[in-house]
Amino acid sequence: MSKIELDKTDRKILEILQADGRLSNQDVAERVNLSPSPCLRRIKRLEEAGVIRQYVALVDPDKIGLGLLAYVNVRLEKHSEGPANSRVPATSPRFEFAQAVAAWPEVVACYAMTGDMDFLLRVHVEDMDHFSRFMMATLLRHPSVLDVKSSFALQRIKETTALPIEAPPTR
Amino acid sequence: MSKIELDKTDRKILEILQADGRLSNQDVAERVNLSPSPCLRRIKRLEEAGVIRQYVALVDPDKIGLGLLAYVNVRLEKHSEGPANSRVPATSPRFEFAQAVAAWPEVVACYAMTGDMDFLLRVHVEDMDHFSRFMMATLLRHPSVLDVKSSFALQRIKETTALPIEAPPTR
DNA sequence: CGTGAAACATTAGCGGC
DNA sequence: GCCGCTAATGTTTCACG
Repeated sequence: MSKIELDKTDRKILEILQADGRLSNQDVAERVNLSPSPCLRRIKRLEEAGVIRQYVALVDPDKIGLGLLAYVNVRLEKHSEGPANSRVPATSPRFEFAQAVAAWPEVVACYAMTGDMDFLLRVHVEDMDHFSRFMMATLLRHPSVLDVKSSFALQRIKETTALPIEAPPTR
Repeated sequence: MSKIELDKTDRKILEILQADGRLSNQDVAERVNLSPSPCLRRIKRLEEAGVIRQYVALVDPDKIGLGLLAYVNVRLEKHSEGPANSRVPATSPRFEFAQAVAAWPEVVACYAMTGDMDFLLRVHVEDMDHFSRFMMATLLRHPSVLDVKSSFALQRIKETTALPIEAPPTR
């Protein structure tokens, strides 16, 4: 969970694999001026430490018919609202909402946020029709949801999964 | 740019590679009940069609000291503001801003959005101090920027790069 | 779509700096 | 401690049936 010591070579490996996760160990080794075995040892260490969380293929949403990207701000009701005379305390709206979100495939990301909105959702759908159905039939139906505010991406200016690797802490 | 015909097997391949981009072709073949060669041909086709855009390693931001995730709404000034007597027409603030964003490593995503904010930025930084420096020294200094509104992620409820693969259009 | 063979990559053990 | 060699094993890839 805590931070890991990363030297210059580790950082370079991370940069390389963030840009191309399928490079062979040999290729990575070459680019960091190492032979394959120490390079592999480093990569394994980064994987086991959880610095590299996962390798994935990135799919183009437009190519699979998901032409609309929306960000939805969601505000939840304030109070636990079990049936008025229920003996069992209702679980919190936040928790129930989080559970629900996990099951909605259109929602690819959800964060609890500071500010006047409780949650920010990133939603991939086919088109406005699909979005509208998702809102009416799913999101707005959820009992924890008080109100929502949606914005739609008109243009992707920049989009990368590669995190900026900080410069070595000059010590 | 257009959509590609994807059968059930193609969709399954995409699901598998979105979950693990380093699976060997052999493993993928096994899971879709194909032998390696036709499976590889399908994957190659998906790559060449741009359906699979990239393979990447996902790095845990906390593990490399990027503990703070912010979403920043940016509003740009309305008018092209070249020097009053310039002969050369100023390029649009939107374009200049887009150019600048590309060069800021803290900004990992930027979308032009509908609504009263022009752009939505996803920003990864170390801490509030770093964020504050980024705002003062970089974002707010940019001539196109009129005002900004920031929110910070308190909790990651859900976060995946895997897009929902739609069910086959039952035809 | 499947088979097989050559080329290539991964990985563990060991010796050296 | 961290590097690099070697050699066995496993994988990718492509021509062909």
